[in-house]
Amino acid sequence: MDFISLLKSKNLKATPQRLSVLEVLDKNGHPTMEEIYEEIKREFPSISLATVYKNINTLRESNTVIEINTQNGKTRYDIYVKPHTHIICKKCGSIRDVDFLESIYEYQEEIGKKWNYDVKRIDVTAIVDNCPLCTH
Amino acid sequence: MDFISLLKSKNLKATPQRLSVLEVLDKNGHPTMEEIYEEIKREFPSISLATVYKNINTLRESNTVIEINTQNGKTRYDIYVKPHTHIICKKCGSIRDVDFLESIYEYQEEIGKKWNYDVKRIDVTAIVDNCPLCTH
DNA sequence: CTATTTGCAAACCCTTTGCAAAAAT
DNA sequence: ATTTTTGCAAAGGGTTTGCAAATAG
Repeated sequence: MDFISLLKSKNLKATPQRLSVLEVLDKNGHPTMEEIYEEIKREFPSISLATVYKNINTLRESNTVIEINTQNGKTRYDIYVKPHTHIICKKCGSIRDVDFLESIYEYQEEIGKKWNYDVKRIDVTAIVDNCPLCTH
Repeated sequence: MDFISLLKSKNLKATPQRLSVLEVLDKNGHPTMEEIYEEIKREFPSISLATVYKNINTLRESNTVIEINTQNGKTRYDIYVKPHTHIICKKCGSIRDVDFLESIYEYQEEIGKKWNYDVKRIDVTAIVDNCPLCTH
């Protein structure tokens, strides 16, 4: 994916910091704000946490990034390219992506039609109490 | 619904403060922490915000209450009696409850079986950019 | 009687803000 | 040249904590 064109299409300037944020989100699965910051600092030591926050917020406003509430207090972030289901572990807060089954799009349409909303996207989250990643 | 038995069944003490929290959640639709606090203070002036926080957290741990992230920064709470879809307006943060269609339970089962998780619940949220409640 | 819960205030995050300098288009 | 973005440090706001007193079972 070409992030520079992506940003251009959203009328956002393609600064190195902003591109780094997108790259980290693309590589790492669902990082927290701190994780994004720490990762970028490795090759870009002068970046500030505030810049990461500002970029994430800008990208969220343009529907490029979504926020995921992990049910264990930590907020994580994800590039929003194509809709998918999140499986979130309530204990350790880990997130796993799973493809949407086709039927969910029908559900989305049905809900929108029935209640007369223009549904921009649908978030489907499966909550589990335990997962293979829990180490305690 | 009998909140006292509900709490007993979860091994939680039925204090007046805790019962108030459940009643406010039951009456008001998706209040914020502050709204719960302000509401309870009207008939229970000595309650502290910390107590509301502690109770909400305890009730969340016992799967009696769920947290809803409204996409506009505010966190709201809901009694979890029966699963339903939330329609959340990104602009004003309002939440509307809509019954689940039967098909979603099949979806939940399918996801659990396919990826081998014991899915405790499924959250389905439809995100809209605008709604009739938006007043600006 | 024992374990849990309450209330208070302080501590503790995480997130946002203001502003001048730097960078992007 | 204009507008956006950056980085810093400070402010802000929501949430948690510790502890002694009160309460529930």
